[in-house]
Amino acid sequence: MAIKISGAELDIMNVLWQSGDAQAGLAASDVHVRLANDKDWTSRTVKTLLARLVEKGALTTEPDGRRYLYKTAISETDYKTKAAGQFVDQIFAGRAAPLVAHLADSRGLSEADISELEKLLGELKK
Amino acid sequence: MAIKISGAELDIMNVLWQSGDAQAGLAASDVHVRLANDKDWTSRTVKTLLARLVEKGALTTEPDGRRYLYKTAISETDYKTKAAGQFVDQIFAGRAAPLVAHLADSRGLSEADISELEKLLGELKK
DNA sequence: TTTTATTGACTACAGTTGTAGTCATATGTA
DNA sequence: TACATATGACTACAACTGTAGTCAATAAAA
Repeated sequence: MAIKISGAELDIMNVLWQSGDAQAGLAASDVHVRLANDKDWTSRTVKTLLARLVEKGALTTEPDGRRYLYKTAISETDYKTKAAGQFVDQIFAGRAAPLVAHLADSRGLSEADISELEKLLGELKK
Repeated sequence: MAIKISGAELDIMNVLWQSGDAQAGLAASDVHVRLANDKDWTSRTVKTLLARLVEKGALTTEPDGRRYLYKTAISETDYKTKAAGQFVDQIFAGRAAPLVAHLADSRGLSEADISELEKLLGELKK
């Protein structure tokens, strides 16, 4: 089965996926800094999560002096596609429309979302 | 904060939400039977999950002879709306369109989904 | 060079989750 | 009536999670 990533771990993965400098990888302290706004974690917590992700095979490390640089080992798209599928299966019986309806209902969709969705639907109908 | 429902627990909730006879509630054995196709759980596992949901306040019980009938205590719509919001926040940075795009990409959307989404978008644009 | 801060390795620990087992009792069945 | 069965109450237990702490080595700073 695929790698299972927990909530806190996913926050870490998102940092690494989104950091454009991912070609080089980030050190634990870099990750910590980038999360500082959102998460009130100590650097040790960040390191524990990084270590767990390495153990699970979601990250790889390469030594950089006396520390490691962490890089993602799994594709963001693959992971998120799978996660989205599992989510709609379990919550919305596999249907996309009710999911979007719930979102639209509770929080509204942004202009960008609406136009992207229209474009997407246009393509799908061809 | 809201009640947290785990994956296995959610399978139970779905049975109860979807059972039209919910006005009376279902006994543990009824739930077990309705899950038999999907889940290879013993009746004890089902009962443990039911008990946890009662403890969490997601279900209520009323005695029916020497057993209980279980009924949902929280709204399906409320719960799923919240869950959808949390999911897109964590995985897709709050954006609905990328989520749908991923779904469309990996598994396609049904005709029903497409037409429902179109209708939904039509309404949103007004 | 002595102190301090950083880093990886290992350990901790309670709460949640998945997946039951045991026991006593009530009940239906032979 | 005597036994098999279903049921609730309570218990079990390892894996996973969130959230760190300790320790030893190293590097940077004073």
